[in-house]
Amino acid sequence: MSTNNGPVESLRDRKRRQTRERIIETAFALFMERGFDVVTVDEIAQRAEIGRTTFFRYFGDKQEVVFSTEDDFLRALTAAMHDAPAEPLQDLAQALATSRRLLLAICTEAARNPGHYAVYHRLVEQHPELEDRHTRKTRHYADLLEKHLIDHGTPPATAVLAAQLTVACYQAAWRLGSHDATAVLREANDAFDLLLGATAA
Amino acid sequence: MSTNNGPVESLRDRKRRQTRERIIETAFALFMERGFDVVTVDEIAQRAEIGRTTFFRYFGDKQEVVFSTEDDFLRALTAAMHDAPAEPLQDLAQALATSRRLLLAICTEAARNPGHYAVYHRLVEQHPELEDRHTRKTRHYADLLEKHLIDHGTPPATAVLAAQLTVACYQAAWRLGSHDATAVLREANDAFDLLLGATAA
DNA sequence: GCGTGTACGGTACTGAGTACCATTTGGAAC
DNA sequence: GTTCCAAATGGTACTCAGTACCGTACACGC
Repeated sequence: MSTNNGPVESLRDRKRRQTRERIIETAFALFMERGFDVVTVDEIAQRAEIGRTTFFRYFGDKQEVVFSTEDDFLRALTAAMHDAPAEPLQDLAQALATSRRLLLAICTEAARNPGHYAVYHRLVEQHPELEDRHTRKTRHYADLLEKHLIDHGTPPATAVLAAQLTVACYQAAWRLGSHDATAVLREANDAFDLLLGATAA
Repeated sequence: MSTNNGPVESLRDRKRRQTRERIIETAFALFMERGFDVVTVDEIAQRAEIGRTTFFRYFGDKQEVVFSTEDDFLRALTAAMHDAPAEPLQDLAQALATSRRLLLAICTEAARNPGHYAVYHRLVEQHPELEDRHTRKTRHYADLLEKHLIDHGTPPATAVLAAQLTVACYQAAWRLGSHDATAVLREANDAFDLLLGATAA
């Protein structure tokens, strides 16, 4: 996937990427070992062999390390949006069909790294403050979804609801398919079936 | 509503309630005036004429002041749950009908104090960290909803989805009916109509 | 090699939240 | 009213997250 990163990777870029990865690995190890809240930034910095200041140059705050894979998901989403067929998106059912496909693109991306997802899931469910931040991410996806729908002709009220319903399916899947990215993907599909099955009945 | 609070209100209880209210009023005034993040707890404590320590005795953290009306909503929800008719709750449509009624009970409670709601809405939408916490509240409601459904015979997967869909309708309403509690109540109703309308079609 | 900009580490600061202290004060029993 | 007790309070001191600033080292382009 990311074997071709721009022109060439300079020494500086490589070092930067390496320290970033070292921070992430160190932090995740410590968080899983002893819990997010009791691990201090100082500790992470020491073990990763960097200064405290440097940590905050790479990540805005302590929580941000946990959400470091965010960019991959956003890339997957925007790619899926770009590939989306230009179909009519007037009513709720049509809007849901599209946003379903977009959500599944994100889940599929998550399933590409099941180990990381499992750890992430565990951390988030054990720490309310991380769960808060996790739902902020989800809100952001909803915003992007909503915008995409509106840009393709969906009436605002319908688009807002469709985006939120999609998030609802994801949240349900998150609760039901814990720790396992593939299970979450399947549960999200089931949730949509259940939701749309009610539509068909 | 709350004219009969237990046996009798002692002097101690009255003083406690008064300081609590003084803290809330002071904090909201300062937050609205200058923004949540730049107001310090020291400042709130000084203006409310209490010690910094006392502030944290009344509220676990600075954010908690913003969500001080939480208890009223929870009371309204549990009351509505208790009053709910014992109807069959097997399929998604039935579960949604019930959770719709419960959600509207909460919104109605919120509409009883429109001024506060408007300020609350404004604060939350202007500060991501408060929005994080706001959705934590919403998650909590979803949990209660889900439990209620399961306790009344709804299959777990259906209950989880129904609870999340209800939250979705609320979130859509929150976005569409900004600042105005009555408008949010109406939008939540509309969202359910749209959702169930797709069901009927 | 030689400037230049970027990354880095260190110090010092503010503010949130916690732990512990002594003091005050309301309530109750006599 | 006095006495005793528990609850409420205010203050001090601490840890840690996050920010601002400064001097230094190093990769890069020439």
